[in-house]
Amino acid sequence: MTRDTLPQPGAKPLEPPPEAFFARDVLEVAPDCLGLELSAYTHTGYASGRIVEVEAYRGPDDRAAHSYGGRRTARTAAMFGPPGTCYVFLIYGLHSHVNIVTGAEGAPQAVLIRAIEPLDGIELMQKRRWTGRQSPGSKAASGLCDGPGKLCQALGIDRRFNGHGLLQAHHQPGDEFLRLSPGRPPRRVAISRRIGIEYAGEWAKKLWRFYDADSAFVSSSRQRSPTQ
DNA sequence: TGAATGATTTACT
DNA sequence: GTAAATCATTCAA
Repeated sequence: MTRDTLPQPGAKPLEPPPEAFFARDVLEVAPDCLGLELSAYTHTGYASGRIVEVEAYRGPDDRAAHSYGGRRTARTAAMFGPPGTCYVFLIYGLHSHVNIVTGAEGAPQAVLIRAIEPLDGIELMQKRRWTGRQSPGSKAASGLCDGPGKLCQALGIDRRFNGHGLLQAHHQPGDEFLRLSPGRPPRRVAISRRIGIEYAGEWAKKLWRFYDADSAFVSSSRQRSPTQ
């Protein structure tokens, strides 16, 4: 797997999108996040991927959002932060999920990142995902990051990044940080219902999942809703 | 103080 | 196809 986008070796890292990009309504921002690159710099190494699947969570009205009803708790506080903030939470006691906060500060919206196409640090991601487990073998990059919990494990993302900014260009030496940067946009964007929120009634019928229709790295088809 | 549950993944039948 | 893993968070009492 080789990346077909910048940065080339020695190239200056591309600037993240401006905060205004994320200050729009989540339903506008979510599809525009497809193609952006998410990079994770941690003490155990650097890895990155191209975002190919997202979902919009639009509190306080959206019953599927953790911020439904304006509920502001220790967990959900990051959703109320400024656009470009990172919201990370633990689900099922096992898996981290990473979101990009959108809308004006105080509007509890976020874009859930559901799948990325691995770009840099693939060996590190494989090690994080499959050390102590059976590796899938030949199609090594497939199944690596095609789910919200999988990509967090591969990138080394957990709640220590909750509330951090995703748009900062400069960091202290030794800091761990996540960063967004421009990437190749999708040729076609597909939409569907969101996954795993059947409890949300009418809100579960919203077509608020967006993915790159031409990417082989979206999450597995068995989870896709019949409406695609 | 305790019970219920979840924006999932994995293994097993 | 079904079920186990596993625990922070939330809400009720």
